[in-house]
Amino acid sequence: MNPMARPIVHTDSLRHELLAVTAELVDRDGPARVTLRDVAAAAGTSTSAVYSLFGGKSQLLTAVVDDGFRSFHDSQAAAAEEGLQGLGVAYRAWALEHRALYRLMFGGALAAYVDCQPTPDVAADAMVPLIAAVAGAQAAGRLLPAPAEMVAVAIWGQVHGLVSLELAEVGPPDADWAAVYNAALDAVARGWAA
Amino acid sequence: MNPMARPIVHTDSLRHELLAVTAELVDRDGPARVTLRDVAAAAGTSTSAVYSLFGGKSQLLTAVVDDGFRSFHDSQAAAAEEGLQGLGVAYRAWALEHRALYRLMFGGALAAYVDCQPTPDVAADAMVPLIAAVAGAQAAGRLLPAPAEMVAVAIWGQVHGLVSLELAEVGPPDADWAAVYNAALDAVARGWAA
DNA sequence: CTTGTTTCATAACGCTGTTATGAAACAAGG
DNA sequence: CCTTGTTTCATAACAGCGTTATGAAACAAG
Repeated sequence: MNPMARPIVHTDSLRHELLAVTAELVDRDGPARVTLRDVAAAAGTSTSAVYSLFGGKSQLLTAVVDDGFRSFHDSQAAAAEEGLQGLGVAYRAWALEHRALYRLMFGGALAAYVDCQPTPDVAADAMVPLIAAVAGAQAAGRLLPAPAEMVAVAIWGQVHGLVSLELAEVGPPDADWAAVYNAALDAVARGWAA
Repeated sequence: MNPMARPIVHTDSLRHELLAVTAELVDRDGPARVTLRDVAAAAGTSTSAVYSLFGGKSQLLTAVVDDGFRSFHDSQAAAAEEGLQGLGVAYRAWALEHRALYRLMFGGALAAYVDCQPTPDVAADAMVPLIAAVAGAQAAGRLLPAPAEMVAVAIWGQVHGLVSLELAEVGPPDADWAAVYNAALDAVARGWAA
């Protein structure tokens, strides 16, 4: 029959362990300083685990990013009932809590590093709460009646840019980013108001 | 005395050649695929040149990024007389012409790769045309009278985010980015109008 | 206990940035 | 004209990376 050979250690739970460890190392040291040897050591296994469970470093990072998008989506969904302004506030809060991960997700740092992109469906899902909020505000007559998806992408871009600039530490080093962000959120709201 | 020893080849002109070659390779293959050996070979020299002229790979990339900021500043300055909308159009045009470089400059990809940041003064200079345009529009009573620098940072962030999302290829893959961008520029203008 | 099979930690490989080394290239002095 | 001295930089060596190949470890069956 099928001799069971030696017991399996590269299990699904190790997979999750590797994801968690990698996300932690990315957020602590930045993606550049994360090596497979460190990840494996921190998870108490060897580098082969990454290859048997993910396929390689780029797939591991992609999985981490996809998890990031899911966490981000949940954060957005939780803030959905607070309206567009609430989504904006939650957006920045999540980004500041996961700075390196956010850059990995949106900053193109991943694509710059290795040849991989976030899974399109997962990334698109993260936008759903915003699109829904836009559509809702349009139905209530409070927002310009342009295509909801287009308005959502534009608003997302505007908000993303503010957060991205803050994280990249480009611009005046003494800037009061919270104040800038709030003023910008108001301006975005005015800009798209019906 | 001072025996002149063998003639110097690591000159300032080779420095510029290395900068040009690196910028070209970055824009063609992305930062991940640029190696010092390739850069040196393309410039007809050896890797030592990078170390004697720049200090290492991170300083070379920093110099390329600083050059990028200067080029970007010039592009903005040239569009300054066309007003805020002109600056916005020029912004996206420059970014699309220098995709990889733009990501290196603003996307945090550089910080993710190696431990270096763009020279603060050079990056701040790139914002000067926008700040001037904001101040001008405020003086003419066409813009909200908030602190010019804050308004400029907010607008910059909004515009940057749109371009950044487009470059990162996050969001709907069939999006008409030009249309989104134009609509967003109008919304930004409305949002900050007096 | 031996055999057979599967699993995965270890070691080896090619490539990277970086550093060390020594040959190359000339000016000066015999 | 050749030796010597000095400077410069291409080459080779090194440590570390992601990845791949290998063979010992761990068990079921005979």
